[in-house]
Amino acid sequence: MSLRHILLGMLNEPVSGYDLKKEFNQSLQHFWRAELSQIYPQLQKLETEGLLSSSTGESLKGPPRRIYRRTAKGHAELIAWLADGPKVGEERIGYLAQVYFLENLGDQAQIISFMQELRAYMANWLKQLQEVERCWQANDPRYPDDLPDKEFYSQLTLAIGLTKVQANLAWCETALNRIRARSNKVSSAPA
Amino acid sequence: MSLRHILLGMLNEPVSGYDLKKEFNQSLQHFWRAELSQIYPQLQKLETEGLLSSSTGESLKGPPRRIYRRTAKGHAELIAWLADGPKVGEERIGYLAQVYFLENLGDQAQIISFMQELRAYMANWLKQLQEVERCWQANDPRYPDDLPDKEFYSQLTLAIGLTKVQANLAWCETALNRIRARSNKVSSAPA
DNA sequence: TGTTCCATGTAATAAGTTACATGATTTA
DNA sequence: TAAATCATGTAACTTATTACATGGAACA
Repeated sequence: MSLRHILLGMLNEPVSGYDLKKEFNQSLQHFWRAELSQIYPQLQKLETEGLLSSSTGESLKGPPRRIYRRTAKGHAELIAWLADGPKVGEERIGYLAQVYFLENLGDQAQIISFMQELRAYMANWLKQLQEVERCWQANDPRYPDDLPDKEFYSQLTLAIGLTKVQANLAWCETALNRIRARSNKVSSAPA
Repeated sequence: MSLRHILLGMLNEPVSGYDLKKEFNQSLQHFWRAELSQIYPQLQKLETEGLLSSSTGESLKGPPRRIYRRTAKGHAELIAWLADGPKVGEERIGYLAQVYFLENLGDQAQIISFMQELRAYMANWLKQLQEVERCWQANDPRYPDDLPDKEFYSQLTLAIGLTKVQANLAWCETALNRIRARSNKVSSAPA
């Protein structure tokens, strides 16, 4: 019961499934992702339930677009989801599970390369988010606290995104140093 | 393809499904969770694939325990999972999706109460993690950098857990202030 | 002529949740 | 005697992933 509500939230103005996928890639990526093969059936289901309605729109190239809009019933369900309080305790962070079991890798070099790959990923992600912020700031003098409501709340998610990715990056750095320091200690101890 | 590998990782020494669930609740909670109704069938499946083997053990009360152990083949698959590099880009953070759409709640008081609930959750979670760290530190002089490998790598996940939850808590605080400052501005502007 | 983008979907499978079912022992 | 803990599981359902299928337009 989550993609369902996220789609309801995204349909503030009428758009197609394809557009929604693009918005996922641009803005929601750092806390949610969804494939088109999940989006399309979910939109259909929401329409049969009366939370969305759709119409056919023309497109410049390719097949006609199906444009969805949120109904009053759909808006009510969105509000109910938000009013029910924050959905917590559902986070899954695969790479932390891997770190937890990393000793099984045995080879120190492989462990370090795992953490380096993670660090590179975080560094790249941070760059992306910083670029998003830079553009936003450059193009809207109201950034961040005088933005209209809709943008203000998405800016809040960008702010925590930046902080967390930065924290992850620093942690990778520290972890690498700690791992290296340990291996030095072990090899020099029985001298 | 994830609970599968996490179970393989946890089966460093022979335990039952029930024990695994307890370890989830104690240590892995902040990056993964699993229900018994998912654990039991998954263990069975891993056994039919030859990655685990099982035997019947006695229990003090209740039905007999089924004790699983990792086979060589199981260990090989665990290593392959780790060697394949960090699994990134799969994170889902439901409450951030909600914040992104929070303006739909309309009422400022409800928005603030949402953020307060989130803040309370983070504060409690932080306390728990700090308590885990305090106990660990008090009971093992090797904490954190001289711990044996297995504990060292799980300590790394505790370290990032603490940092992230702290960051979340600070963000809730800042967000609440920013939201309140906005509402003051709006109501005093057309004076 | 091949690749990317536009735009829609279905089918098969995997992963995860919620509810149900059983039954003994211990603790309040 | 009621509730909690131990310990196993199945069934029904929901959610998400991967692979497949179609076909036109723009671009290199």
